[in-house]
Amino acid sequence: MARLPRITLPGLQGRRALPRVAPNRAGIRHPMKIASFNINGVKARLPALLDWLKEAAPDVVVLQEIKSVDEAFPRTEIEDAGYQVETHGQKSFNGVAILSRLPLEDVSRGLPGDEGDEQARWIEATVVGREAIRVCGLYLPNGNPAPGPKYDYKLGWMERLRARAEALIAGEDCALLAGDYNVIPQPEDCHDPAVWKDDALFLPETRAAFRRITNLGYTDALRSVEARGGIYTFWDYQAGAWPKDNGIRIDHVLLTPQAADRLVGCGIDKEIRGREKPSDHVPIWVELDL
DNA sequence: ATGGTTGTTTAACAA
Repeated sequence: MARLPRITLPGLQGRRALPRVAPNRAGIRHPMKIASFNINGVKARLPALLDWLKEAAPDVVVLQEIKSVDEAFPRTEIEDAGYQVETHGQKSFNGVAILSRLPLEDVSRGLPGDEGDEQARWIEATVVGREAIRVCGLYLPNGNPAPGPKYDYKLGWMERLRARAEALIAGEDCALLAGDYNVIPQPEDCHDPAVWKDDALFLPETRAAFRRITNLGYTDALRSVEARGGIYTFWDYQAGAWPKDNGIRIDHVLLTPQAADRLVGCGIDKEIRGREKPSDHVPIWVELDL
């Protein structure tokens, strides 16, 4: 089995002493590893997904762009790998899922705030480890072209996300919001900011909406361990973006204060972007002392 | 400036 190199993040060098310990009597390992991965089509990516699950061994995964209805999701193969599967799919586009080795409770599908929203972009569940955490998986709208109706939908969706995020803060919940945000938070989160100037992923209004969420009290996990930027989670298939390292950081894990207090590790599995038939995104993960 | 790619689905659309 290939080994995934662990990217060294300077901000965590002093905090990596916590060992990965053997399972306790309840069979629960710690720290708990939670990952997010936009797989860009679960059927096309199933072998790559199963390989990565074995190598990275996350306890919980939120997936985006499964591009599958629930009935066509390769549930059995993933259950055989040891994961409970909860999906929220639709035909052809979008679609999210949660995979978990630990029990899931109170699964909820769809972002509140618009009963007429047909797009499958939100799923949340409580993961019961030594301590529980509310895990929210999201696929935020791309929004291009901007301006236009797609951009209006993106901004409306972000306001609904802000409202849900605010409720988790108000409840003092141990929770995280993980997924493909389609937001480049800062210029240092892309290879060439000038290229993205008028793009829905980087427009000032997009970044302001993202800040309204983080400023509620969330920790951007990867930013918190590597503030300098230059770490990306997406490289376009086109124009040799990967070999040129022309990437952007748009997959994020945001932690409530109660979750951020438990953060002991964070990184991306960059190496898999160079494999056969890769997704255009790579996984991002956190380790929490839960 | 344009085109370059991939997945779903089979002509475009979304990204």
